[in-house]
Amino acid sequence: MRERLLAVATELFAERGFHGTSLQAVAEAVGIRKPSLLYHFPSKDALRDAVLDTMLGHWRADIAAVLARSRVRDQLTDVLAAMVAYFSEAPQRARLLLREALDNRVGLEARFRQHLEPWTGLLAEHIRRGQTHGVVREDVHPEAFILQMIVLGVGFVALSDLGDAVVAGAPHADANLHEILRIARTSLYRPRPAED
Amino acid sequence: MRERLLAVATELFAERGFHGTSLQAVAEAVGIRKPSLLYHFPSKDALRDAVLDTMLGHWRADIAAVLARSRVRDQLTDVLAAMVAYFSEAPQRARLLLREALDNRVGLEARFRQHLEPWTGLLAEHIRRGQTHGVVREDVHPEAFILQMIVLGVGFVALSDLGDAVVAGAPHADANLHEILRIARTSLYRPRPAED
DNA sequence: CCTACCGATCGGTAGG
DNA sequence: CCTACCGATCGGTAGG
Repeated sequence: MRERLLAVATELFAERGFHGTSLQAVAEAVGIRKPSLLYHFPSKDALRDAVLDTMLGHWRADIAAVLARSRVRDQLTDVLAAMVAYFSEAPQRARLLLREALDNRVGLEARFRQHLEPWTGLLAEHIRRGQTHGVVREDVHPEAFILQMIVLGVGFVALSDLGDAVVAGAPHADANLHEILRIARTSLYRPRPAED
Repeated sequence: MRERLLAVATELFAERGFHGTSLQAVAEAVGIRKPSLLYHFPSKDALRDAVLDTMLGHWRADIAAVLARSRVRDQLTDVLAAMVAYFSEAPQRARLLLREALDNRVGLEARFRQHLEPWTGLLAEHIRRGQTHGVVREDVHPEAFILQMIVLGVGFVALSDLGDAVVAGAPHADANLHEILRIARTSLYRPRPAED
């Protein structure tokens, strides 16, 4: 039951926001009464915390798996692609993250530090190594680059269905994903001799 | 008074969200009573509409001015820089936009179409012209590129104070802005012969 | 622009 | 896991 509540709460918080979702709505969606929900999670804030921790925990595990199996040269774009894939398979995750970044900055920051900093540190170090080997452009700012790629990946998934309205040509999701990876690759790696 | 209400409502909607902001809070912040607010704006939704229209109207005017005075070669990165500058001078604008993209998709889409489509069309055409002249990379997808740059610019400003938590190095705002422009430039334009 | 007031819904508790 | 209930606050109206 706890897991069903978490799944439904994730969905509703992502779609309508924390303040736009009542405990009543969550309880109703899983078929129990509100006070029963409050037996599993002692308050609405406790429910939010559990939702967030569960999601970031999954993300961390996902990224660790990609880092472990990816070849070094492709590691960075692989991680970006994995990130977009992770969020695309359930876009509510990206929306939830964006919402929490706006609604619950301090809470999200603490969790980011705890769950994500280990591997962003790895990636930054990786970029620096690529720079000394001449594979990565010298003018890349490692930390800033990683941050922008996260913004781009999360933002892309969360806002992808807005695309049609913003630009007339209405690129579909594939084109957008392809373009993100192209932007990342081109702005990160030095052109190889054969290219261009 | 109408303008003061709009300014305060923009601020509060951006910071706490539409559902997290009560009419009582808006009225109190400008020193009137709630029913008096409802004399100026007949409902909370009408207030939201007015806030959004005002902001997007300003943005459109801002972009038009930049397009008018910018040189052709730099037009795209100039627009991006102007966009980041516009949002940076009042980050609440970026947060408000992100929130509305999540909370009020259809309403925002309609306004985007109305306010922004004219100039995104211009920019896409501009990219295509750059491609036939060999200045812009052939593999750039114009519409997708523009969309990603908007996501990046808005997302960067709205989420910039999260940077410290995500990556250890804590790049400050200047480094992030510099990195965004570098990413845009590198992934858009073909390298000139002298470069690299 | 105000006071006074409305029904509905909010998060949460008591008690079983 | 439930019924019954709490005070507080919500958006909005009546009437001046």
